[in-house]
Amino acid sequence: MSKKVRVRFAPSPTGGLHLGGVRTVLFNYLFAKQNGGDFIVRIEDTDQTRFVDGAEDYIFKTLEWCGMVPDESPLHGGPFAPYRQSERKANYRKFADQLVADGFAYYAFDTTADLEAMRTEYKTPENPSPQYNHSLREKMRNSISLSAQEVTNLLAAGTPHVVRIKMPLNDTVSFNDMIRGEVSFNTAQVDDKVLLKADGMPTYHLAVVVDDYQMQITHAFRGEEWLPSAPVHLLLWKYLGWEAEMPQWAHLPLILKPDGNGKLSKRDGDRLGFPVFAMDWTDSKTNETTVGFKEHGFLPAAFVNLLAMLGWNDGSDQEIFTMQELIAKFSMDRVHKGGAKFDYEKAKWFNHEWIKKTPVAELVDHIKILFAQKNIAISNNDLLAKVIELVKDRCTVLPDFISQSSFFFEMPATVDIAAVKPKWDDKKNMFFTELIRAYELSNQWESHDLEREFKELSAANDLKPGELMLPLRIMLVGGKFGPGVFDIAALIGKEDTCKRIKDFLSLMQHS
RNA sequence: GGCCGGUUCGUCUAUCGGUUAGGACAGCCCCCUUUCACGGGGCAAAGACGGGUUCGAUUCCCGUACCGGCUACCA
Repeated sequence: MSKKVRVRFAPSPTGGLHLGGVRTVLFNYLFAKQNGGDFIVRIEDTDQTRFVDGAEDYIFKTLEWCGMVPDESPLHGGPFAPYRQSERKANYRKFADQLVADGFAYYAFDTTADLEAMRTEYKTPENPSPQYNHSLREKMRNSISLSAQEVTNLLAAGTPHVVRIKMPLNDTVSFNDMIRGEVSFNTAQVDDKVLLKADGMPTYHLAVVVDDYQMQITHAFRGEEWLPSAPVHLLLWKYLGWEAEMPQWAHLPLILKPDGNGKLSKRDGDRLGFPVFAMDWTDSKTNETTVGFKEHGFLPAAFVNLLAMLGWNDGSDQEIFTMQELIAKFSMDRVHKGGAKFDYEKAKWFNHEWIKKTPVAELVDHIKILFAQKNIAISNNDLLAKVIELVKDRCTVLPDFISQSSFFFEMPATVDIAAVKPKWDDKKNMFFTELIRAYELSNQWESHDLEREFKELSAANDLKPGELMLPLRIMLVGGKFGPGVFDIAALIGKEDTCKRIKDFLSLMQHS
């Protein structure tokens, strides 16, 4: 009689979603779907000072792009609504009060200035960050140090106050992490965290416990940075009397910056020149846009794939997985403990593999949009499909299709004359003049026909085809790149092929 | 400083006590290609250190070092 699996992703709407966040979603999602469970998104917006407009919308757009649709969320609704903590505000106070009544928490009236003073006063070289804990709480202004009468008066006077957990003096709290195994803490080492803020909002610590309980979350996955506060959460589950319902925890390893150490941040992407956010994010205050994987030209399947491989593998040599395969094969006990440095080169390799793997028909729409953005109208989808088929192997990100194939749809923007000029002579000039005539008369316009005619003509002129193919490429493409020249000629057609050769010839004459 | 976590090629990783420590990305070389890629083949490259346990440790235990996270009325 195991309960239905319910997992949740609980972002705070403070900006774009980065790699680590999306990977946390992914692992949640994979685990839920594998177990036929529900994937819930809960918005943790308890800090009103950090609220950023548009961030929530961005989160849902990102999830949609990645193909991870929540079963319940503020956007999708669900039986446990509301799914925004700010809208659940009224819900938390009673639990905080209950904890106080039961002696597990207390009211604290210290002002910000009081706290600062305490930190300065007790700061020593051995203890650079003094904590509001068992040794100091008696010295502060709270319902433990103050008399019952004073507390009643302060409360009655509406004095701003917070509720803090009263950490036991010397207890051991331990739990079994799905990734790390047994982890334990001495409660003397953890401070009396604030549970309810002066504005009546819960902090993360209270909210996560209350909401996970009320939303019947069975498995709670989050980043490793939460490990130190786990004992607070564990104790809260116990103090609130919900221990039997507590979810299983898993603390995911961090994604690290590629160079040096530390966790990957948006800044690293800016600095090293690669995306860190899933999609473009524009800061509404500075109007600065941070580029995302989507806009950088990654396929969602590739993005999901590369994220999954950062800290997980199925034990085989397989690296390319579809979402369906991931759902089938994912297992929490194969998730790594250690953090992984993000390698953008490998990320591009995943995308390249996915571009090669994705059917042309699915690529057409994406690429058509990219061309439209460059003001290149594509009228012929059939031609576009053939072009994509021809160049996809050499594209690692979507915009590569533009540089690799724009010449199919318009005259080359620039022509690399310098590549041809030094070895150019009258014989070659004559050859191409004849080639135009031959091609114009040609009634076969297939790649192999064009190549045959080209070679016959070069033999007749006593020229080596090798010396002529690069010039032809430059004429048609503009540079030293692209698929086979005759494949190109075949696709751009007789008229354009001849015109480009003619144009080049006259360009040579005038330069 | 304290607490917690982590540690296999440059990077992502395989190895559930016995392997020439495997794969992938990146790098280098060769082949294919009358461009560039793709593809194929090859080279180079790793168990942080010190103790145990064991017939035998990358693997289990302890210590050290190093790295990271946390140490807010932020999440």
